[in-house]
Amino acid sequence: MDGFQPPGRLVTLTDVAREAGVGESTVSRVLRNHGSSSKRARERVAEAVARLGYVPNRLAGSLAGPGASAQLAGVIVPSLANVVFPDLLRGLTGALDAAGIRCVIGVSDYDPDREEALAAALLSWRPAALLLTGLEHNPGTVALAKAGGVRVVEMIDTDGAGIDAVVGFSNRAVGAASARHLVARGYRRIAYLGHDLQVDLRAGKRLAGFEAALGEAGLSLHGREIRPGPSSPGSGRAGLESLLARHPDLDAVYFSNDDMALGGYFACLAAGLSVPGRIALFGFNGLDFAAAMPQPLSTVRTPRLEIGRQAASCLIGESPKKIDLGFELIEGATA
Amino acid sequence: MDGFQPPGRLVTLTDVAREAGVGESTVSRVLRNHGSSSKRARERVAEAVARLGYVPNRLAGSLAGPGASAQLAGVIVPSLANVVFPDLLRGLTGALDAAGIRCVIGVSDYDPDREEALAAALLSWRPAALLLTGLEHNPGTVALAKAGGVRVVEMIDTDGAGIDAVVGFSNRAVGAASARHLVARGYRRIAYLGHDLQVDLRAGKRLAGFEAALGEAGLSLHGREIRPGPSSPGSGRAGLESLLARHPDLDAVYFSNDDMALGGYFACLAAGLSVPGRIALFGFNGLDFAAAMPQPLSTVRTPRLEIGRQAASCLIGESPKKIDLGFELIEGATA
DNA sequence: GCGGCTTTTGGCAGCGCTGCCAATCCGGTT
DNA sequence: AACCGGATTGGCAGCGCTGCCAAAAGCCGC
Repeated sequence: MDGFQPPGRLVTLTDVAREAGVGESTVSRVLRNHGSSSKRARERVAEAVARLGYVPNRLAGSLAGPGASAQLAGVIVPSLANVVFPDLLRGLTGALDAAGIRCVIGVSDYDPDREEALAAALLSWRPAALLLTGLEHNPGTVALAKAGGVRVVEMIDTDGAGIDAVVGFSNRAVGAASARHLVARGYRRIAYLGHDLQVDLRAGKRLAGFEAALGEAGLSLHGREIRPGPSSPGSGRAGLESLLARHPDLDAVYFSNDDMALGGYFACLAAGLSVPGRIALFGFNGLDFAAAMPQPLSTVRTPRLEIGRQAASCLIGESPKKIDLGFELIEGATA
Repeated sequence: MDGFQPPGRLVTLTDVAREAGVGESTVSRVLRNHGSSSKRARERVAEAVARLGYVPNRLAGSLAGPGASAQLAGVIVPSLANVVFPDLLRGLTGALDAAGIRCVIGVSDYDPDREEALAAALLSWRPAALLLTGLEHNPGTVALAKAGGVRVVEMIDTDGAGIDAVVGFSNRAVGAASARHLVARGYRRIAYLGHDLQVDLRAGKRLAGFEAALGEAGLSLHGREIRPGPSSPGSGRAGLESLLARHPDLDAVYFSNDDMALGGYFACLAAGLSVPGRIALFGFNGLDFAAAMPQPLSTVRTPRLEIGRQAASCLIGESPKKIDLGFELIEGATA
């Protein structure tokens, strides 16, 4: 248990074999519980492992094993600042843990070039799979993914063609459903308040779906505000204030997500505007706080954790190429 | 660039060497920009790499290199549901990225046994470092970390002794500062509202510091409510409602974090209680939304990103054993 | 046009592990 | 007592790469 060794050389399987008085292959078999071994061998190996404090070297194991590694998954997310992606990771790690697969992560900052560089970097660890966010990638990223000999799972978005497996929901459909809800509730002068669309392509798809559905109802966007930088309550608050200054008559706002919507709600509280009487608010994501608000936020709950879990199952077992997990429109009290 | 190879065997360095008409070592040197090489060799290798779509195998590289790997960092966080940890990861990955080090993550769910198992699992990838959260671990975890031949960095908490490097701030001091602030503002009947303390030891330390400072002022906690499960606005809202039912006379509440405080604020809004007139609210973390609230939340801003960055620098360069990054008390409008 | 020097190069061992295969062991048979 | 089939075992090659070292090539001035 103490395993004092000259730092620099760690205990190896060979050490364990010598200590246990058995061959290397026997130790290997016992440790992986693979092939047959006698009770005696198992005991001696277990003792030696404990005595020496042996930690197997998976680098070597994966190298020697068939088809390189299979115990790492490379995950690239655009950001960690938006709760969505930690939630995704949460679902992933939770489900992958049981299978002994670890996630190596990369954060692309919504930059396709960075994503490509990260894909190459992660692929160099010979992961069992590469998990990407969204369907839009550099050609180079796609080439890497295809040539890499790994499974590829694209998460979150189902609006388009994937490289291999795709798990998510339709952002366009979310936008459309949100618009229909607002229209059905009688709102007519509806604005959009979002963060940078160039950067968050999924938000752009939601907006496209939203505008399309608005169009079907004979309406169009009554103002729009795109805030630079990432989404945040602060940005949502400032955005709504600016939007109202320009379009004092609007009666509803569709936000790029709940964080922005929360900021909008705060703006209304601060300005004494009644919600949804004077102005209705509609978000996206269905975050925890939405339900705790004095007036529960009207929003769309996305299956973020479930996407992670399903993506994990794409690596472990076989599963369909494209999984649409849908979404749920939450009729809160703000729209 | 297309690199069509029979799936199952990926392009190896040997293939590149053959294609480029040079020796393996030359390819290796060129690729790592290590040692000297002629311009001609560099060009031929670059061409061959591009033509074959070669992606180096770091598994093999790390195994062959000195002292095993040095390009992976094992990170264990207790949760991904609390913004704090994604923020930590954000700081980490951001700073480690430049050095080409990738993070392999593990989520312990606040369970020390799980943490130990994860430590062993991560160590088996022979990372350059093991990054843990907090200072409290199983003896087995500590033994692994010490014997693992890796740098160990414990993040977030500085109240206690670390295994190796420690980066964070004093949670006790945060609690004490929060208490002093409330006392100085004239609040006397102060309650605590938190989530499971057994599980979140740092929250426990804050509370201990809070109570100690209250004691110095001749006060003690006027009620406390510990909610089961993780912190969330929903939990904070329900908690404050229950707390007020039991202690209708309290004039301030110290929350285990901003999420809980946000829920408390919502409870006040819903019940029509003026903040801070009727009841003052004080949070912890300084999250984005705190500043966007109609009345900015009084809270303590913690250097989460910076902790991640400093932790990263502990792996890259040399740095002091213990880094206390402090915190900032934000005098909002709610306390 | 030849030493003496530096720069560049390739061969090969070996990192720690696994898969393969032949050797050994065991218990029961004939 | 010699024999047999299956269970168990150990030796060893090799996964893809890097470090070491000696060999080869280039370069200088005389």
